Amino acid sequence: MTVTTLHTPSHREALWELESAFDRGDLITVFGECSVEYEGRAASTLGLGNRLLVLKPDGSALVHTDEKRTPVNWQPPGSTHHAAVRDGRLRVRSERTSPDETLTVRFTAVHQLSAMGVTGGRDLEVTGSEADLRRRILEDPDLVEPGFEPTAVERDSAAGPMDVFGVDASGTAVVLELKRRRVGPSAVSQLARYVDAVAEEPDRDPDAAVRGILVAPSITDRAAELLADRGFEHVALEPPEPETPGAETKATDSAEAAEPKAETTEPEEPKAETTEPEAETLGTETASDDDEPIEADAPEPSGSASRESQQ
Amino acid sequence: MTVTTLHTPSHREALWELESAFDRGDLITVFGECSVEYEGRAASTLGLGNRLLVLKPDGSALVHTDEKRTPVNWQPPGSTHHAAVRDGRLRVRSERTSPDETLTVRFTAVHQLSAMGVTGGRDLEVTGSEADLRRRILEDPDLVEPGFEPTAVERDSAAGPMDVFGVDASGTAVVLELKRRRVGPSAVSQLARYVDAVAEEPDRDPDAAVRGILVAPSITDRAAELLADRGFEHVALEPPEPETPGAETKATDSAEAAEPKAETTEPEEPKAETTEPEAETLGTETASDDDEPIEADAPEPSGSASRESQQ
DNA sequence: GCCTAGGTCCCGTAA
DNA sequence: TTACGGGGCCTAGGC
Repeated sequence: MTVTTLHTPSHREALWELESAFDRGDLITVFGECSVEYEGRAASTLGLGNRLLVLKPDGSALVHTDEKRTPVNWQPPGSTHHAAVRDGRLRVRSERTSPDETLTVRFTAVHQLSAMGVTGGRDLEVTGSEADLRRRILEDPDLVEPGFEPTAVERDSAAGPMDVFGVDASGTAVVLELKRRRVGPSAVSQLARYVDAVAEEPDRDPDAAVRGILVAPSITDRAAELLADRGFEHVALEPPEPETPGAETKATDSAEAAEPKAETTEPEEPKAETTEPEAETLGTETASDDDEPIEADAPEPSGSASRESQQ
Repeated sequence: MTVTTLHTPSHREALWELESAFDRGDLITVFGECSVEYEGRAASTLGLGNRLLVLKPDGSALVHTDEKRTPVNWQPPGSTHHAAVRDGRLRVRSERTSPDETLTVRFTAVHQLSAMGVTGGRDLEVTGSEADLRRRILEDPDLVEPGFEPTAVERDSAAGPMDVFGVDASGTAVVLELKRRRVGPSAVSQLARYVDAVAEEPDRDPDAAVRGILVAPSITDRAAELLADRGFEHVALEPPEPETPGAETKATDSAEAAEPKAETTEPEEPKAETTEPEAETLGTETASDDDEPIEADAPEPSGSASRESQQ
C-alpha cells in the first residue's frame, strides 16, 4: 500500500504532490491553516484556522474542524478538484455544475499532506432499515392487525407511492406508512396525503372508507393527536432485531402493541408474499455468539487506551 | 503546529500514539486496512478494505472509503474512543449512550497514523438560508402580496410552529410556509397541517377562512396539484444572495458589513409597520468585486493541477 | 432529555 | 435529468 506524506511542504511541493495524487486517483488529506469559501445553493465563508481537508478520487471534498460529524464545508461527488498557488497561498478548489457550486480552500500553511491509494471494499451490509420492517410485515401481516392483507408495496397514488397498501378483514382499504423509528407530525401528514389521494381516486366508491395506519416503534404526543384527528391509527412495531439476538433483548415497546396477537398463525396467504410463514423468526442467527468473545473474554494482554469526550 | 505521524507502525506503536493523542485532544487520522462493525439504532458490517478513520476530540468518529461525501460508518459527537490490540489487530472502538451505539474498527494493517492539534476557527458564516428568506419577507411583506402583514414568526399551533403568520389586506388569516429551495408534496402537507390547526382553533370563527401560502423558489408539478386541491397558493421567492443576479456579485464580507442592517433585529412586532421599507434593496452590494480578482486576473505563475472526476 | 423542523442535507431508485 | 422519500440522517433551538 502506497502512502505518500509531506511534512510542512512548501506550497510548490504540496502543489506538485497534489498534481500527481490527482493523476493516481488517490485519496488525499491536507492538514493546515486555511480559510474556506463556498458558493452555490447557498454561500459561506470560514476564517483562518487549522482544518483537515479530504479530497476523494470521486470528486468529493470535505473540510473538517475538530468538532462535529458533519464537515464544516464540502463538495459532493462528481466535483472536479483543482490546485494552484495564488497570492502566496496554496489554493484547492472543487467545482461542479448543476447546480453550479464552488468550494475554495486557501492554505496559508500546510502542516501535512498525504496521498493514499484506496481500493474497493464498500460493500456495507445494514440491518434495521424500513425495508426490514416492511419485510417483517409482509411475512406476517397479522402483526399489523388480524386479517390484514397486503396487496401491494410502493403502490402509486396521486400523492406519491405508498409503503404498503392492502385490505383489512372487512375488505376496507388500508394504507400503511412505515417508519423505522419514532416519528412526529410529518409522518402523520405523509400518511394523510396518501389516504386522501386514495379516497379521491375516481374508480372508488366515494362512500367507501380508507383507513390509515402508521406503523412505527412509537410516536410523539402531537403526532398521536393529529393521528386521532384524522381517525388514523398507530401500530407499534419496529424493524427486527438490530440488537444481537443473544442478549440485550429490547422488546420493551412490545407492551405498547398490547393487543394479544392471537398467535401468529398461517398468514392469510398474502398474495404478494408466499414465502414460508415460519420465516417469522427472520432475525435468528445460527450459532450466534456474543459481541466479541475473543476480545471480551481476554484480559488486557497488550495495553489499552481510552479517552473521554470533553464536550 | 504539532503533527505526529507514524508510517506503517506496529499495532503497539499505533496504540501508544493513539493513547497520547487522545490525551492531547488531537484530531487523529488512521489510514489502513480494516473491517468495521456498527450496532445501535441499526446494525452494519463492512468487510476488509483500506479506509480512512478520523477521530475527533469531541468524540466524533468517521470511516471514509474512496467514495461519497457521507462516511460509510461513523459515530456522532459525544462518543468515547477506545483503542486496544486484540487478536493481533488494532481495534478502535467508539461508544456512546442514549442511544447505545458502538462502532468498532479493526485494523489488520495500519499504513499511516497522524495526530494533529486543531484549534478553533469554527465560525462559519452562511447566507441563503430559510432564515434569510424570512428576513427578506419581513423587511418587505409586499413581496408575498400587496397588503400582507406578518404578525408573528414561529407562532405555535396544535400542529407545530409556523414559519410566518399574518393577515392579508382584507384581514383574513394567512399562514406562510417558507422553503429555501424547490419543494415537493411534503411541503404542501406541512402547510396544510398548520392551516388546518389554525382553522380549528377554538377562539376562531369557524366560518372565517385561513389562507395558506407556500413561499419557495419553485414547486414540483405534484406539489402544485396538491396545493390547488387544498386551495393554497404558491409565491415564487428565494433567499437573497446565493444566486448571482447580475454579474457574479458575491457578497464579500466587506459588503455585508457595509450593509446598513441598522436595527434589522427581527421586527418581532411588525404591527407598527409604519417605517418606510427602504430596506427593500437589501440585496444591493456596494462596490462589488468579481470572485477573485487577484487570482483570476493573474496568469498561471506557478503551475496548476487538476483532475477530472471519474465516476 | 424530548420535540420540531431545517439542511449547500446526502443518497438510492424510478420514471 | 427530475422527483420523491429514506436516513444509524445531523444539527440547532425550545422547553
